[in-house]
Amino acid sequence: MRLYNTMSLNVEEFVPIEAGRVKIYTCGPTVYNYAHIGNLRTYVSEDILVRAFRFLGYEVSRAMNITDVGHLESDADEGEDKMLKGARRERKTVWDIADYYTEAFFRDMAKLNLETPDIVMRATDQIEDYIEFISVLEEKGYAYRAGGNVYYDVSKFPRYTELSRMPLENLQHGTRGDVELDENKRNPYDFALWFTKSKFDEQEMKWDSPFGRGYPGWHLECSVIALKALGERLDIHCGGVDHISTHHTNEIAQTESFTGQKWVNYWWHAEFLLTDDGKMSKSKGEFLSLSRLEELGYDPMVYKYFLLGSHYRRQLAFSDEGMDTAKTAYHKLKERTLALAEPIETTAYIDEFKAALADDLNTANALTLIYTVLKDDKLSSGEKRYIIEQMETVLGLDLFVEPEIDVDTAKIERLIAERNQAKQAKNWAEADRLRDELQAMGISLMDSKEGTTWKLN
RNA sequence: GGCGCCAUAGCCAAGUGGCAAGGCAGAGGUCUGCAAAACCUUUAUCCCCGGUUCAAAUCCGGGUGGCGCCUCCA
Repeated sequence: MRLYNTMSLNVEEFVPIEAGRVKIYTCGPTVYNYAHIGNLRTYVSEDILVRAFRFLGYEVSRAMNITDVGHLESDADEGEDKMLKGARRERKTVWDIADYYTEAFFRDMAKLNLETPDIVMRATDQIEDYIEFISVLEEKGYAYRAGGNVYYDVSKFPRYTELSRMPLENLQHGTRGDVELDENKRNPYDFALWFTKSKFDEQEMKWDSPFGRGYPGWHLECSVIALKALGERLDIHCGGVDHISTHHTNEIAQTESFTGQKWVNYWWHAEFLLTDDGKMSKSKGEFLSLSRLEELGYDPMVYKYFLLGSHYRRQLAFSDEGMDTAKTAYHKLKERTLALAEPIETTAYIDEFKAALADDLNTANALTLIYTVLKDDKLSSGEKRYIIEQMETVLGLDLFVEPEIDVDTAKIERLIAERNQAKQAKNWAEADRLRDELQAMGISLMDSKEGTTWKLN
């Protein structure tokens, strides 16, 4: 397996810490709203990553957090806690909101055929561990208290900018200018480990701690959960590209300060899904959820097919045209795969498929391979089915799942019989009328020498 | 300002030195009562300018254009 490593900016040969095993940590969702399809793109890619490793013979352990504790809306004083904002919007408690959207998230995962990670932990269930973690950092001199909060002292960690490649001066003098400086910080780029002095007293989730009653800084959860779930060293840490410069940079600093050793071997980042006016963002308010996509007539699998046609490390523009193309292509492909005979074992194309996966998850080529298999006349129909079923264990596109038929089959058969009689009598007008009637029911007819078959549009 | 990514046909996209994959759409054809479906055929001076090389979409230099991150975000 060759994978791109953000730490080196190169595609590297993957070497596991322990032979035959891969430990993967993936940053999970913040559950104050539905996941949007851009969020979901990352989870699709991560699922392919895990399944590809398994297909290549590795044993995989994947852990993920659920961020059910509020993240700050912004650093500015008018900032509001996201969970609280969600709760206010829906007149529920922050806890209800978190539960509701956690369930919604896993429903979306299931719709896209994404496996639930082996270990899933909620941020709010780890409070004791955060306290312990912060205490250790304090003892080691990496953390300091100021103004009621506990901060991580970035100056104590020389390799702080290794992943982001961002000179510290630059973090300090960003051009945005609308970020207010926290006067308590020794350095502007220090980050909070624990807040007691909330800028928003309405923050509902608070816990007692040696540092005072408050709540954890949000970088903490991933470090702590990863350590608890997978131990002190990780093979791969995944997330969206937006996490490189701050979240993952901070995670590295605090985690390696805590353990005293190198934490992650490969940093894996998924690129964004873009819309006409830039990236899709929850905080902008309007965004496309998977359910909305379904309302627009796109099966979640169509969206997945659309995604797999591209590479996870490439920005992808979402468009109606792109989705319509994917929809047609997906349904045509599925008709072909469903028509294949019972599987007959063969080893053909498996190496090619593995090679595509091992090439930094080249899903576009993996997908193309399906078409190559379908077109190969040296293979029997059953062999084709066998090969594509193997591929499906990684791609998970439901290519062999019969669509649910919710129509009056008897009526369809009767109308077809009537039409065939009309055809025999060369009563073309009546035959066409019956065909139109079926078309209006969403049924397309296909005539052949063997007779007439039908399918749903 | 700093960091990173990208530019291949109407659209999506593979290809990292040796005649430019694939999908969708389009065109022509076979089949058909007519259609549909299926099948066959067909569609590219690889953003620009230099350089390296027998050979460059592919490597190097310089442009141009687009995007993301640097603030919670996948």
